[in-house]
Amino acid sequence: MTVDLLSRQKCSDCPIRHRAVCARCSPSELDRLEQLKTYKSFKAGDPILWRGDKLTYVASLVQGVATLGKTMEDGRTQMVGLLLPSDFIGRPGRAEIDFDVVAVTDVTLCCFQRKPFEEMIQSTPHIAQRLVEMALDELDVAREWMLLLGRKTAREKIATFIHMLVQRQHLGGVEDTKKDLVLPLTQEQIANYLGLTLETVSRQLGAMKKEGIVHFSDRRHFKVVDFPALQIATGDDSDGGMLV
Amino acid sequence: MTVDLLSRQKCSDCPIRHRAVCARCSPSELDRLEQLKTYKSFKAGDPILWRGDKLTYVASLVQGVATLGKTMEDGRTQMVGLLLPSDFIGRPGRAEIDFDVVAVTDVTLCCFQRKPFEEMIQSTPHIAQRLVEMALDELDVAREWMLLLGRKTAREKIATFIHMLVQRQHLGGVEDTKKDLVLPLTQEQIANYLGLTLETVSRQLGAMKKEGIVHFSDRRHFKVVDFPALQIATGDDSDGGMLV
DNA sequence: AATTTTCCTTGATATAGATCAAATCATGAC
DNA sequence: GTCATGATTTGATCTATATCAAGGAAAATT
Repeated sequence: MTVDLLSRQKCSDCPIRHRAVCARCSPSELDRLEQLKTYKSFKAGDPILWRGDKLTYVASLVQGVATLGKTMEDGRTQMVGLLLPSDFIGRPGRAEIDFDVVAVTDVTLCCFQRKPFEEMIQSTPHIAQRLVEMALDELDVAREWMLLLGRKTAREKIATFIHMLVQRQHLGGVEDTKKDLVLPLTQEQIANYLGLTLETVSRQLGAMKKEGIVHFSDRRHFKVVDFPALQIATGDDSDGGMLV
Repeated sequence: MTVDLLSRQKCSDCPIRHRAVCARCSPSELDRLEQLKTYKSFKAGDPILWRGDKLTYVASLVQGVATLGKTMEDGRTQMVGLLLPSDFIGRPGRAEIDFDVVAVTDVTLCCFQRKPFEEMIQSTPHIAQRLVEMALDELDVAREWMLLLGRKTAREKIATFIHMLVQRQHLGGVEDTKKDLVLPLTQEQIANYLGLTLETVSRQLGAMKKEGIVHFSDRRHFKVVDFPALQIATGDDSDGGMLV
C-alpha cells in the first residue's frame, strides 16, 4: 500500500484512524476502534510474525520499517513487501500468513484483536470496502514488482527501488527533493528485495553514485541528484503508468 | 485466485454465483445479480482489456484461459497472472487497470456493470468480505510468484508452473492423476510468465520429458508421470506451505 | 580507545541462462 | 494434399550476474 504521509499527519497517534480503515468512520465507530486498540513494540531485527503463525490481530505500522519475506529451505530469500508507517498488516478473514514479517528498524504497531475487528467489519460496509481497496493496491504493487523481478536488469531494479523510495517518502512538495531520504535497508536486504546478490547491489549503487545520479551523505541517507536520469534508468514508461 | 472446480460444478451457467461473490447470497440478492448479468465472448488472441482502459464492468471468467500481462516500452513482457474458469476480473472501487488482459483461448465472460455492482456491495457486507478474501488470495499467489521470479532456477520455475497447473486442474480426486492435463499456453507465453526465454523453457521441458517426470501426448496435453520428482524439482517445502 | 561485528567494496572467475541462428514440426487455410 | 504460418527443438556463442575471496570502513560493544 502507498504511504500517505499527508493524511497521516492529521493524527500523531495512530495512522490507522485516517488511512487504513477509518477515513469514513463515524465518531461512534472511531470510539469502538479506539477500545480495540493496543500497541506493540519490536526491536530492530525482531521477528514480528513467522510463516504459519496464527494471526490473532491486525495492525497498522505506526513507526519504523518492516519487511515481508519468504525463505526457501536452502536459505534463498525473497522479500515480497516493504512496510512503511501507515501500512497495514493483516488478513481479515484469514487465520494464517505464509510469509515472515520482520522489523528492520525499531517498530511500533497499533494492533486490533482480529475477531472483534472482523465483527466490526460485518456491520460497517465502508470499512470492508476500504480493505478491498487496500488489498487491490497491494496487489498492484506486487504485480509491478513481478515485472521488476522477471524482466528488469540489475541497473533497472536498483533505479526502480530508489524511485519507489522517493515516491513513498516525499510528501508531494517539490521542496522535499532537497531533503535527504532514508535508505532503510542494508544492501543485503535490498538484494533480497530485488532478486539480486549484495555484490551486484553494491556495484550498481556505486556506479550510480559515480554517474552523479544519487549522492549519499552516509550509509543510510541519500539524495537524488539527477531525477530524470533515475527515471530513465528504471526502464518504466515516462508517463509513470498513467493513461495514454 | 484458486480455481475451485468442485463448486463450479454446482452451476453450469455462471460460476460467479458460487465462487466469486455469491456463496452467501440470499435468493433476492441472487436475483438482483441475475439482472445485472450479461455475457461477452472473445476469440483466442483477442485483447480483453488494455492497460489504462476504463473498467466499466467486473466479470467472472466462465470459459477459456486469459492472461494478465505487463509490457515494457522495449517489448519485454511479464505475465502477472493467469485466469482460469471461475476467476474474477475487476477492481471494485477502481476505475482503471494497469495491465493488459488477453484471451489465450476462446473466452466467455460473465459481466456485471461496475457501478450497480458496487452499489450492491455497499448494502451487502458479505460480498465485500468475499472480495477482500479474493483479493488476499490473489495477493498470496502474486507473492508466491515473486519468490519464483526472484530466486528460483529455470528448472524450479518450470516445475513450479507445472505443479500449479496440476493443482488448479485437479478436482481433488486421486483418479484424476491419470487424466491428461491441459497446457493452456505456448512456450513463449510460459517464458513470459516465468521470466525466462522460450528456448530455456523448451530445453527444460525437454529435459523433464527425458527424465520421465512428465509425458506429453501432444503439444497441449500432458500427464505428470513422476509427481514426487516434480514436487522436489519445484524447490518448495514438501509440506506445501502448510504450518510446521 | 580498543575490539568485535556488521556492512560495504572490489577483484577474479564461473556459469546459468540469454541471444543468435537454423532446422524441423504442427496446424490450419486454401 | 500443398502451402504458409507459427511453434518447437537444437546448437553455438555470449554476457550479465552469481560466486568466491579478501580487504576496508563504519558501527556497536567492551
